[in-house]
Amino acid sequence: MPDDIDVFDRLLEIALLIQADMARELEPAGLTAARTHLLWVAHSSGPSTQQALAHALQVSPRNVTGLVDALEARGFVRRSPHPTDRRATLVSLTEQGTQAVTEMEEGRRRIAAHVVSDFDVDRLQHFRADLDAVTARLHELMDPS
Amino acid sequence: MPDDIDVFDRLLEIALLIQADMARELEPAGLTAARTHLLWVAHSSGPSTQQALAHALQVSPRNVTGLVDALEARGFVRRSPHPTDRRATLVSLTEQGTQAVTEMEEGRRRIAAHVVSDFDVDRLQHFRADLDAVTARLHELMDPS
DNA sequence: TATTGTTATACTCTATAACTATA
DNA sequence: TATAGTTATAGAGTATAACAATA
Repeated sequence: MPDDIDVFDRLLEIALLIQADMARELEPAGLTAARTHLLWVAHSSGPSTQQALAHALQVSPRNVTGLVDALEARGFVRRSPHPTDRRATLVSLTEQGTQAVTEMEEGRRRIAAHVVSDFDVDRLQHFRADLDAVTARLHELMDPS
Repeated sequence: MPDDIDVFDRLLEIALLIQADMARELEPAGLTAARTHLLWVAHSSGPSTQQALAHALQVSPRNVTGLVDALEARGFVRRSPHPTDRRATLVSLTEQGTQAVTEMEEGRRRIAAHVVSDFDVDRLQHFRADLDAVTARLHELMDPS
């Protein structure tokens, strides 16, 4: 019987493949993983302060400044003044930004459907449960609270 | 029934958790993901030219120079002249480098055992098969040859 | 002429610290 | 006094292009 470590190897390989695939599709448009992550969060949360984005992304405020600069220069997001707090700026998606997110969602849906396309309903259900169990265990390891 | 995209979300979350966990353990020693990857490959392949490492890592030769510089400065690898080709240098692991790889292997084995610790033999076997199927499908997407 | 590794240059992600404007 | 965002500075990963030494 193989050692459990091969499960880790499989998961790690999948992780690398997923990230490589995502990078391949995004980079032509000037979108990198970090910028896409911010775009994704801003889309989910609606117009957000950079402070809020920094917190959501677990990243320094300075880092958010740079990412928003890049996304703004490429037309994916827009900065606007906060209506009540003149220190803050609100980051929201432009039409182009919203469209990019929509296309990425479609791409992910297409990938997801492809990778499990020959699983029957029962197998897919078990696979989901297994992944959830693994995720929970990984969270335990990261956050031993 | 949920959309298949949630499988992708689960896999992506696992990918991020694995990488976060690996980063957390390595960085104190001055090892980053990129340096660790090179260390891993050099360990598996034995003494290698930087050219060979660049090819194995799918990265530019210039990048390898920087990674080897950093690993050499921290005592994980050693450069030595190639016995027959005076243009090339051979990169090999020091005692400290070998020990670091050994410790990482133990860490990965521990994590792997933990994440599937409540799977019985049958479930684990199915899970492996599912991961292999997903990996194969992802390779198809990446490499439509 | 081709290849190995390096210097030169540039872009990106990331962080901390100091600073400005506002709360 | 504290907070939001920026400038300043720094380290790391990555790339291409030009160059030296060697094949």
